Amino acid sequence: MTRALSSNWNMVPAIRRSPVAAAPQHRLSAAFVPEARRSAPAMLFSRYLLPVMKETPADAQIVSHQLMLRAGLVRQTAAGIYAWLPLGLRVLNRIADLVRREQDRAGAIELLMPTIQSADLWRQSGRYDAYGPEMLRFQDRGGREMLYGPTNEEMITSIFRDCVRSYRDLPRTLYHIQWKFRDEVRPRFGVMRGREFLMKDAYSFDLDAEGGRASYDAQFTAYLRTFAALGLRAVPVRAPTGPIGGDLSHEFHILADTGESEVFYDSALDAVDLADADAPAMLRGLYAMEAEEHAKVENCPVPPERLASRRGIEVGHIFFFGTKYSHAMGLQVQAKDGTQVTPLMGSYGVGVSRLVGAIIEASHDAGGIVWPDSVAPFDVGLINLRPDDALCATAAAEAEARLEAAGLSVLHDDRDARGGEKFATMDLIGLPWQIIIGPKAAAAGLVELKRRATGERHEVSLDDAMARLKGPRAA
RNA sequence: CGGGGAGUGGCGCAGCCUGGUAGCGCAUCUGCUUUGGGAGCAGAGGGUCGCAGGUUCGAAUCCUGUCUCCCCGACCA
Repeated sequence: MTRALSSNWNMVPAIRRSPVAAAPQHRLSAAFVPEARRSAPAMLFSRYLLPVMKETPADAQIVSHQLMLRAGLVRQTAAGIYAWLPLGLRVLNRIADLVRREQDRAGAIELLMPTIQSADLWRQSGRYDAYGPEMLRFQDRGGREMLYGPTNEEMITSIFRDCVRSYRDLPRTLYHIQWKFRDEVRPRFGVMRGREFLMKDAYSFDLDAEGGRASYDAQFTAYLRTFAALGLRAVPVRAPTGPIGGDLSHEFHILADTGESEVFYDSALDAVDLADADAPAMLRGLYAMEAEEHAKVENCPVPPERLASRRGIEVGHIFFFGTKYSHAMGLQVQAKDGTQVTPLMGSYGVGVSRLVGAIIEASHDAGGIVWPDSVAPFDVGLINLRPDDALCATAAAEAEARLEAAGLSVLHDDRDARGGEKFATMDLIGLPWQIIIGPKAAAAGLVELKRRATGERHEVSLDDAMARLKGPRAA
């Protein structure tokens, strides 16, 4: 498959580097394996598909959408539907890999359910009629009613029902990372509110409420870890709960002025380090509510001067809904005492594709995107200012080899373009580090190392540059 | 779903009111000169003006219909 692709792309027979070998760290393995990234050859800009734009497309309103288009991450193909171009896909995959890693660590088990579902399944839960026009419905050639899944509660319940008979098979939490479709009335904000979106959704099955609570807490903690690993601060706020009540529904919000929803919280929360292992316990006593839920509160326990109100981008939502689907769909397992019990369920979503936009909202500057190290499409952008200069070419080749050997992913701008254009492009696409090879520094045996986030740049030896680059990745 | 706006080379736009056979900037290609923050000169390629009807000698322009996209509001990961 990859081979066929490469022959399509490269009409030139003798290429310096096969794009096959240069294939990114695509997930052939289910687990997050940093080693898989080791010694991947640098991607040459001149052989990549990276259509950057100087001008901002008129349709894009918010900055993340504008930057995603300008940096060549996505192309819109219909309202709320996007094609992921190579650079964007790398980011999407890295986010998915991080989400996967934390799900696995939390004990969840990955599977993959289809995008297309049958209406019959949804009739079992009664949601086929309840869901409304957001659900994309159609018929196959046999006239059977089908739909493009907006979520998978019915399907996972059906699968679990068919696979599991005994209490011994519980508890389990299953997840997949799959495309969903919701026919939003009004898609907007690029991938942050598209109709088609990539989502991690997990589903827990427990024998009793206590177990359900434990499964919920495990996901809660996994979410804190996931967002921290992504370089994001996403605060959990209570969301409207289902029939069970209590506080078993949280939304995770990245606080940003462009957020679509409003959240209210005790400003003491601003001081909580969400990456800390004790964060879940610290959060337990702190008031934080999604707007609708906050409105229901009659006596807000937070003194007015400490009540903060911010806009938030919802990037995760978890909730516990008990037997809603298991009961409706006849999922039962035999208990230790021989009786049939109906498992309690929860579901846990992360908007993977939405996160790409959300991260950019939270991390950009006048020059363009500023990727967190953990999700950057490439670790390092290598700029050779004089590809035709022998000394520079040698220096660039050496830098490239060293970076590859160190397991760093590299985009090498080998284009025959002027410095200014290369700088602007590299800043726009936001790779965390830049190594710049110029004639003067090269003559002195030095390279220039630039940190995108701060703009800091230093002329250093290649050894020193490598030492600095390895530092943050080891963390 | 209500209200508004827009469809003209890849991107951003002008032309439309007052019909006469399509233009500007960026991008692309060629050559020369350049080369550390989106270069200069010279030349070149690329557009059924969203689509379908209609009016007219003649339609990007006027009329009708239709599709698509965007914005504001109500709703959602």
